[in-house]
Parts: sequence; structure tokens; C-alpha cells
Amino acid sequence: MGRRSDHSRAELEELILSTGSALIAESGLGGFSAREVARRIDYSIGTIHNVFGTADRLIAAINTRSFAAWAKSLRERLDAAGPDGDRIAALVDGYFGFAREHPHLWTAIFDHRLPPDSGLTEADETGRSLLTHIVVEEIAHAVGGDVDDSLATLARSLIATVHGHCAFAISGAWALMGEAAPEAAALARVREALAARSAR
Amino acid sequence: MGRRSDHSRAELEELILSTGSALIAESGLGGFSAREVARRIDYSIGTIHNVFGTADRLIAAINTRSFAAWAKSLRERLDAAGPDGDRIAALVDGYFGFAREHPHLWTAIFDHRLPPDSGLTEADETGRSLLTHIVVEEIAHAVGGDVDDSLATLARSLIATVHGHCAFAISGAWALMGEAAPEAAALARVREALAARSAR
DNA sequence: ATATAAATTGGACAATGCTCAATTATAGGT
DNA sequence: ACCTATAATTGAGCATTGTCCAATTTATAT
Repeated sequence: MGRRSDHSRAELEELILSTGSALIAESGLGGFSAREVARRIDYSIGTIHNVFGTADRLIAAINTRSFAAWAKSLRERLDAAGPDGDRIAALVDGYFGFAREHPHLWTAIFDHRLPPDSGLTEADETGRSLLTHIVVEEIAHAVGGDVDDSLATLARSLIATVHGHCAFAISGAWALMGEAAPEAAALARVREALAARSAR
Repeated sequence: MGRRSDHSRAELEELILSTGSALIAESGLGGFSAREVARRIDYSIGTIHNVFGTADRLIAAINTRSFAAWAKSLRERLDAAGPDGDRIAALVDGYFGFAREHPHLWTAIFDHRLPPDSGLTEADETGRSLLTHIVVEEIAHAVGGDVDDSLATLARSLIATVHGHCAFAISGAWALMGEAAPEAAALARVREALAARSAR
């Protein structure tokens, strides 16, 4: 069994998070179990609760971690597109990309619900808002405007648009509906919205 | 305890479904329990499994039921709009309406996942496709075209668009992001897409 | 009435999340 | 070096869940 000399508190947190993330990645949120995480890292179930308090809070932390990885990969695709590339396509592809590469992690983000009383940690909140910020700034750049309220509203609406397409694509909701190119459809909707805004 | 003389098989199915639906409506998918349903209808846990086989299949059946109610309310709003009314707005409002009135039931539809091996029943599949059919026909009517592949693709894309907005609105994802009018944004995106199609 | 078929029960099992007294390890002071 | 206080870690215990299935109860047909 694990002893405190083996891992510092920070290391232990990291160990639990990465193991939990791997578990969700391979079994989905439904297959997650705090006890299974404990088994895999060879610590007792009590330790998990000492560090994260609750299985729900652990899952929330794992999801925040997923968010960070998602934002990172999104940023990388934007950088790869370059200043004169098709950055809108990169944005949409970045959204879909992480979901396609890590469907269970991506799905867990949106399937998990905290119990009614408790909300997200401050750290969780800020960690998750990064992705939105990237998109808002990118949309501002695309339409050549400042980041005012109406632009932020548009950006969020575009995120929602892409999200809806991605959610159906990943869940397989329309795998049998014969939808061949959900990402292309999402991109088309985004371009139409941006064109409409520019033509205003 | 329940006896077979109290309820026919069909009545029993209905009793379990409506009780389960009520349970999800008040406690969410996370608060659902087959045993709690059994307690509420005063039958044993074994009976639930005799009728529905598995808790997951019961939840799937409850969700199909929700789908039916959703489609019904959507149809009613379309009828209320009349032939010359704003039927596109009615469509979007119908999507949001059910979600707003029954957030837990609506959320359960998209949160629930069947175990990897088993899929939906034939009955579940057809029951759920109704909503899509309504939208496809309505979009065909709006753009004045036949129901060909490209139109069906557009319709599904619009459903995805509205879905994304609705999902964020109901989950409270952007309640704290200061998003005031998710439904209005969804409607705007749909109108832009339809306008782009008409201008083709 | 009796026999056959079907529905219903509920105890048993494995698994889960969470709690908390007991145990064990670390660090600090003398 | 020893002792002490502080902190980390354990794991048995409890309530709860889904699923199974042998035994029981009920309905129906003969």
C-alpha cells in the first residue's frame, strides 16, 4: 500500500487524477469507480476521499483536466493554421478533434452532474473558461471587431452550434440517421453566421 | 404487494413507466433507482426486472416516452402557430419548451447511455425518430423544396444547432456566463442558415 | 378439482460511495 | 537519541444499488 513517503500530496493528487482520467478514457463515465482508482494506484479507498472529498468532486477535477487538454489541442491547431490560414476551420476542427480522439473524456465532461447543492470549485470554473476565451478572441479577430457583449454572445452561440453537431456525432445519435459529415455541417453553419454578421 | 389481478401486463408496464418517469422528473437521472420505482408502485424489485429486463432498458423506455411527449408538444405548438404563423419560431420554441418544462426528463434523454453491447429496441428507435421527421417536413415546407438528402441533412444540422443552445441553457453552463437569451440566439442561427439556403 | 403454465416474490450476491475510529508515519523539540 | 504531537493512511462497517433465480403464489385450462 502507498505510504506518504512514496508521494507528496501534490504527486498523490496528480496520480489520482491521471489514473481516474485513464479509467474514464477507457470505460466511460459509467464505468468510473473511485474504488477502482484506489485499486490501480494501490492506495486505500479512504485516501481518495481524503484528497478529493467525494467521487463527484474527483470526476469534476478530472473533467477540468480534460478541459485543459482540450484547450491546449485547440490552441495548437490554431497555431498550426498560422495567421493567414483558415482559423475558423481550425476552431471547429479543434472542437471536434479532442472529442474524436477522446470520446469518453469528452462525453464525461457534459454527462457529469454535480449534486444539486454543491457547485464547481473556483479552480474548476477558471480552468474551464479558457476554451471559451480562446474562441471569443478568435471570433473577434475573424469579424475584425472588439470584444464587446454582442460579440461574446455570438461567440458563445457559435460554440453552442458546434457543440450540438459534435454531441450528436460522438453519441452516435445520427450514425444511423445517415449523417455523413457533421463537422462539415457545423462549419457551414458557423460560416453562415459570420457572413450574416459581416453583412450587417 | 401487487397482484396480477390488480394490473394486466400492459397496465403494469404503464404503471412502471409513468412512475419511473415521475421519479426522473423530480430527481433527475442520477436519482433514479429501479428499487425506488418498485417501492412506489408496491411491487417487488423482481417484477421490474421481469417486465423490463434491466434498469437501463427501463430508462431507455422512459426516455422514449419523453420523446413522444416532446414530439406531441412540438406538434401542438406548430398547430397553434397556424399555416401562416412563424412556424420556424414555433419549431425552436417547441424544442426549448419541453426542455424548460421538464428539464430532468429532457436531460435524461441525452445523458443516458446504454451498455456498450446492447442497443435500442426497434420500438424505441421508431418512437424517437418522430421528432426528427416533424422537423424535416417543416424545414422542407419552409424552404419550399422536396425532402431530398440535402434537405434532410440541413434539417438535422438545424436540430443540432438548436440542441447545442438548448443543452447549454438547461445545464446552466452559461447561466453564469451571462447569456441572457439562448433561444433567441438559436433562432437567429436557424434563420441565417435558412436564408443562406434560399439565397443559393 | 386438479394440473399446467405463468407471474411474483424476496433473499442472496457483488459492487458502489462514504464515514470514522484506529493505526502508522513524519517532523520537531529537548 | 528519545519522545511527542501532528498529520496521513487505512480498512471495516453501513446503506444502497442492480441483477439473478429458486421458491412461492396465482390464474387458467382441462
